[in-house]
Amino acid sequence: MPEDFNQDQLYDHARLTPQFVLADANSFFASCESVFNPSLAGRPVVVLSNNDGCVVARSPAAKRLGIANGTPWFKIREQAERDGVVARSSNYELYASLSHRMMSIMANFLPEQEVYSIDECFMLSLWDGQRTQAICADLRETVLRSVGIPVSVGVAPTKTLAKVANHWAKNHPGANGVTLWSQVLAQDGDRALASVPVADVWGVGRRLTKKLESTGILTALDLQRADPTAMRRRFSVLLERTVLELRGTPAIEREEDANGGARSQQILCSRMFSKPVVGFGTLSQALGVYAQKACSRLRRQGSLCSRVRVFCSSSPYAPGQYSAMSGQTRLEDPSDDPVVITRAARTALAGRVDPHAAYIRAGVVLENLRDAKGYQTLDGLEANRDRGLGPALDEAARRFGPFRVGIGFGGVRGKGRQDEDTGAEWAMNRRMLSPRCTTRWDEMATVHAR
DNA sequence: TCTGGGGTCCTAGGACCC
DNA sequence: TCTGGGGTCCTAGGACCC
Repeated sequence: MPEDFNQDQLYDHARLTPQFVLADANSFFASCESVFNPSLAGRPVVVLSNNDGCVVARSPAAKRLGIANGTPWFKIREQAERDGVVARSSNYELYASLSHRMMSIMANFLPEQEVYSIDECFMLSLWDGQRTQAICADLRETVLRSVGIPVSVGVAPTKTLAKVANHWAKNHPGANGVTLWSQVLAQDGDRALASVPVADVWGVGRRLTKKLESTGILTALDLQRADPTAMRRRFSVLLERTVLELRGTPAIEREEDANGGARSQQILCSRMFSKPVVGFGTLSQALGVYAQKACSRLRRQGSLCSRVRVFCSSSPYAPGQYSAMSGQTRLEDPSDDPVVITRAARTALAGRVDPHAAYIRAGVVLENLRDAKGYQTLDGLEANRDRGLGPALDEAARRFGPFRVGIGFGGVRGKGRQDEDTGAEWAMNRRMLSPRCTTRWDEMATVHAR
């Protein structure tokens, strides 16, 4: 709360409509890369997905070179290197740590923070426009100064409009990173929404864009003017909500903080392999490792699961036969025990593997989650609850790093800095990984004073 | 040679029950 | 035995998000 807060102001502001504030980092992954490497500032930087597959983030200079998100790195690598582009493997450990710092700072400025993704959060403001503007500008300055990450802020009466405002802040340098939708409306009126393509509206993806365009809805303004009930009948209740939101009526509820350690409804761990995998044996090793990663997330959020699903597939790009399988095991008694869950993953896989297929991707999904605290079985029926091994593995991972100890292939050590992985042939490549300055003692940043 | 990972919600259809 | 309607639960698949 601001220092000069007093009761009269509260009374006054209670009559104002609460405004959603969306703070979103600019080119988050790319910005993280330059926090501890200032020589990257202003240069074209791209961050690649696992296995150094495709581009998932670009610095502003990289965007100006016309590099699109999702482009496979191998397709643009030569040209990019000629253009002086710096490529980095994704360093989620570093990004998660900087995200944490950024979120906790922002939570000091406005209430009701909802962490929506690794780089953005919603908050609420009950202040008037001028005051909100000042708070948001201060928030932005503080995050930039103390974490080194530039954020943009959009303010509006609904989440969907806050997204639009945020986009506006990013694309209009005059906004200085903060846009109040009410001010845009006052200045530009309907022209503002008319300038937003319908594809850029939150909740409208590629498929929906095509269908909407074919019915003459091309801009956010067209969508706002469409009949909500008709949109529901023709498309879905989701699009109806979007229309309402564009009209200024909040229709999207608060998601229960997925990232704040709270509940989620499923936990998924999947990877592309660095090279194709054939046969049950190797596949089962990989799925065992993923099952343990997923299980450790399950314990961290204090849940039990009662269904374990596994899946794997061959490359959809390879000519010839595409092969995919999935299988599941139900647990009679909900569990968070890594032995039970790893074994269940193996059971789900058994008998379903095409012995000739070259699988390039596999994963484990934990489903039917429930709160561990609230769940009790009858005495003598707790076969699936081992309260010792899981926590011991968690502690070993915390003290000595991931997978120093594990079940089956999960305990086999990798080489060098790939230590998050098993060192197996199929483990992912990350050849251009930056130091994990904030989470590893031996990778801390070095600063020279001259 | 080389194309990410982790989620959510909605809908339709089938099985089953009364 | 035959018939129909309504309800619930589950699952698979599609679409979307970052």
